[in-house]
Amino acid sequence: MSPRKSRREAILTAAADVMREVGAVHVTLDAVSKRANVSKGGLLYHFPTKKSLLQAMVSQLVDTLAGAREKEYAKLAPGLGRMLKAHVISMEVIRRKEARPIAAALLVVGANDPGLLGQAKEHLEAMIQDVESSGMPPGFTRVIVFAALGLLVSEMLSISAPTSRERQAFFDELLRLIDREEATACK
Amino acid sequence: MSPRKSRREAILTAAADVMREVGAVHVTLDAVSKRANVSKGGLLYHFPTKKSLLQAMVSQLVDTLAGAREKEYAKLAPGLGRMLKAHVISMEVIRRKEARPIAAALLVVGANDPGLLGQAKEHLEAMIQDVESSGMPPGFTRVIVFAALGLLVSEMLSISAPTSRERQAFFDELLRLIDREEATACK
DNA sequence: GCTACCGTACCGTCCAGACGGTATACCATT
DNA sequence: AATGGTATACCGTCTGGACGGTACGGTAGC
Repeated sequence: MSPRKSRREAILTAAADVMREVGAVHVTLDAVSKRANVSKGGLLYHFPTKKSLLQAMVSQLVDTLAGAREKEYAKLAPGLGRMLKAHVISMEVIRRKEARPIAAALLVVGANDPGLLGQAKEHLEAMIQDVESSGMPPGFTRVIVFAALGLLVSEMLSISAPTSRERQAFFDELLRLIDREEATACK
Repeated sequence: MSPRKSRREAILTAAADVMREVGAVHVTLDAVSKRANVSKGGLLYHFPTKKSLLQAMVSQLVDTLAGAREKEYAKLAPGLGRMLKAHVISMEVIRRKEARPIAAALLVVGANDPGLLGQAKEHLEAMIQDVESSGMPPGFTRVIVFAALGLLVSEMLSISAPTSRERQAFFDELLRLIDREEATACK
């Protein structure tokens, strides 16, 4: 019974699943361990405190996002909107295959101990600064970044449930806006 | 000692304050009652269950938002982007003067009992449908709506803390995008 | 036989909610 | 004008259960 995914990963995933199903408040050690088919003792072996579990969720969030963005960035042609496009695409890619741990982490950690999101904050701010300093007009970058984030959060909170067609239109629109902005700024 | 704000309102505000300060998980009846300078019994007089408190938060959220949007809508000239602009402006107006109960409600309720956000979901979806059916290209509407939402949530989760200048640029950019889209679509 | 891993049993604390009580105010009788 | 009755608004305590965390005893592979 060698698990393809490590126990650790399974627990992280389970935490995200619990969050989606019953809300961040009910992400308790008992609930997560049951969902991951691990005893509570087993869970506490990997994450000695709840805080450490939350921190791991944030780290996973930041690492996954940064990794995916770097990968997409490499594929794109140079240009003013390169980084922003990489961000949007990586958000969408992640959302498709493993969105669960991503936005879920934000909401669970934010609900439990907002201070632990510092890492995510720095990550986000750094990227925004990076893009803006490269010449994107102020404000525009945040519009794109927050739009992508808003969709994820909305889906997590079930205040929006777009069809895949609608989501595709949303995604295409983001890229289109970046292209257009790029063209305007460069002329 | 006649309270200018009713006890009920004070409790709702206190709930939002607790959320901002220590996270949605710690929005307990005890914490809220203490914050509102009301005994627990007093709180339970106004909101017999925690669920009823959460529902009141959602209703307040939806009502406030809908009211503000209607007000802004009346002020704007007719056009394709009228409703969307009204939405963006009302979000910003509300954020300035009383954002606390707004986004806080989303996160607290979402964390406790996601199902209770149904009212907010319908409200949001109805508005999106309304705008899109009036001729805005698919996707664009959601970009604007989610961007505005994303900023609010980000601020609540402290993963973003834009300066007032940055926020103004963001806000102006949203309106600019709507104008440009309107011009493009009408030509 | 050591380490990594997992399970069971338990403890102190905090939570939602129930409950009984108090104070005021506004009536209708008397 | 004193009486009793009823409704509103609020307070403080109590309880059963759920929570995070600890203690400790296993077991499988190296």
